[in-house]
Amino acid sequence: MKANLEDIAKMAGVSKMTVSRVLRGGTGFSQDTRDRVVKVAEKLGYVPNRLAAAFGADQAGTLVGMCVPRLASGLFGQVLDGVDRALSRLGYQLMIGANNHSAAEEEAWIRQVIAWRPAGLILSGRTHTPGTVDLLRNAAAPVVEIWDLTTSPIDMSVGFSHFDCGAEMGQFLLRRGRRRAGYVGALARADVMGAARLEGFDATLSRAGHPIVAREILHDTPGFYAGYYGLETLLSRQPALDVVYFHNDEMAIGGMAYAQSRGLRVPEDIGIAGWGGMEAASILPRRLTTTVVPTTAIGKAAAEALVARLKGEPGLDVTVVPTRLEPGATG
Amino acid sequence: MKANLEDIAKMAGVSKMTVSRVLRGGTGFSQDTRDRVVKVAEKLGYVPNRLAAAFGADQAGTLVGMCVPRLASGLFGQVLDGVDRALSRLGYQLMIGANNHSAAEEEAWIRQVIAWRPAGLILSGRTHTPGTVDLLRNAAAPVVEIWDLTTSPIDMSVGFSHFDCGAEMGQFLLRRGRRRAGYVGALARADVMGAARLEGFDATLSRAGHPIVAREILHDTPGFYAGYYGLETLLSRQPALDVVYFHNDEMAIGGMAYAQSRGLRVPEDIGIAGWGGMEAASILPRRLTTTVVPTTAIGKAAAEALVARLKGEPGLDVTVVPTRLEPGATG
DNA sequence: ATGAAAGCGCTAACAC
DNA sequence: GTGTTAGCGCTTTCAT
Repeated sequence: MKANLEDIAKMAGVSKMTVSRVLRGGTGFSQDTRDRVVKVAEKLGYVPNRLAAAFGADQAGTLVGMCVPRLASGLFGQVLDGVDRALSRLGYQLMIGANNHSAAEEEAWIRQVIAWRPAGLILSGRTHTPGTVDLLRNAAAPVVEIWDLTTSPIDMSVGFSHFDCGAEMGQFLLRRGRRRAGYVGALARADVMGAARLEGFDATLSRAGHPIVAREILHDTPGFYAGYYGLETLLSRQPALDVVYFHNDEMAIGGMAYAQSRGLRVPEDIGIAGWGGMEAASILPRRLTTTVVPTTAIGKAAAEALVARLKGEPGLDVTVVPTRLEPGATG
Repeated sequence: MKANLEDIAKMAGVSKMTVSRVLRGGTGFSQDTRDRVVKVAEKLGYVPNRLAAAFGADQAGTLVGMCVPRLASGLFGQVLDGVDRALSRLGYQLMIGANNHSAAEEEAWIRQVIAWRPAGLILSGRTHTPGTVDLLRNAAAPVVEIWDLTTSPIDMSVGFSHFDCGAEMGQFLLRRGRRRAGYVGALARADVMGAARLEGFDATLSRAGHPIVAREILHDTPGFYAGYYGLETLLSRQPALDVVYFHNDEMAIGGMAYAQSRGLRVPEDIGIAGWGGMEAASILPRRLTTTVVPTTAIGKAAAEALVARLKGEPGLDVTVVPTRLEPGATG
């Protein structure tokens, strides 16, 4: 990988500048020059140096940083997919990181990534350290906060309200006649979004006079096992529940497995509700009662908001991407 | 508006070089100088410019590129997680891309990413275009091919044999008395790894005198729905099957859902086997018969192999990460 | 339509 | 322990 603009220039009998213009598809050269330059570049196996380009040009490059809570999360994998498809189509590069649900880790990641002078940043959630906010303000790069909607974003926001998700599920379960609800969560203290759903859920139930009877918030990662054991623990403390709302679908499915292992009928003996809308939930013998989140659409919208801003096009600061309550057959 | 080394140097009354040495944690400065420089850097809110650093220093930087088939894939999400944890701990940055199971798209992505002069690359699979191989050879950056083991890697390889996975499952099902096997695949023509599992599976069964009776390879993405409808189609063509091997666990679970909807008992009337080892498969009322792939470990091993090479440490060119057949209760 | 010169912020190599 | 000099490969600006 030796050839640079100068090598091509010499061999094509033009100046570096002309080569640069041709290769970037600009204007200001004859068709003949263009053909010659392109041919030489090809022959030399020229690989442009984006490091030098992004460094030399003092305008925004094509690097976009994105930070998610966990890379192994199914839902965020879909968001990433949506972001990547939209961004790569437009010639941007994606730099990723995970914050493990920690605002401090997020700040550390951002500190690393802004040193690469990204054109923009996509962050998950609206909870950030003061240091992060400072860093971002100084970097002056467009920022999109996704997933957890905020009406006063650092810059832009794409998402929905977790509180409302919980509230809507509460209302739905009340209509189905549930009166003694439990909750099984995960990532105690680390995850603010699940906590927001729980708040919305409990607020709605409380207003109706049937507040949550028992809750069990594990420290574990939300997964099938956690749901299984979470429900076991919850029921051992408070057996008289007629419905349980879970942190997410994986945990809900784990919970169903536990209920079945105990001989409890779902939804007759106990209702089960999840959150997230994972595909598996819709293929169960009984379709899971849950909230479907349009993950890919959120990723796509975030990428598009970012690019619009980069191109100076008008764009919304706050984009609400509605979730949908899936009634299912388990609630 | 943005402070650079020179600004710090002036304010601290030293030269750029001293500042550089201090900030990179080198040696060759007094404690007093160090303190002064660090304080000034902090006051100025200095953000290093990695673009300039990586560009100016003509040695490998800390950028690592990784390309996966699909970002929304559960298994690859786990691999990514393993890679990211290992890499970020060592101060590397991850640039990602998806190739949608296309070697051509992979080449396009590599062409973009090597322009950023990455320190190394992690690719999925061993099928690449000639253009890719050329590009990689010229770039002279370490490359780890993961997931699908190859004995003659471009550079390094971390993974396992898909053929062997299929062969092992074939043997297992034969031992369980299965004699009329079917196969349901996905991503026809695009996915070579599923095809390798099928080959190994069929080769083993054939050698035992019981070759695959029917196969249905969909063009769809491998998911729950695809498994459901895939089995429906397969059985409509050939109802007399005593076991079906699926492209992956998601499809297998979808297939189980279909079998149950048809009143078929699993495993009495029909056996079901998957591949991949997704967590959901182990929480089903009957644990799924499958092959468990150590995804996170593969990611970790790939990252470590890459870093070892970058540091000039000795490392293996080919790392075999064994899979494990989980007998389960459905096969 | 094309070229010359300056310089982006940093690091390597060497001088003191 | 510290400073000086010389680029890295590209884009920008201005001239022709």
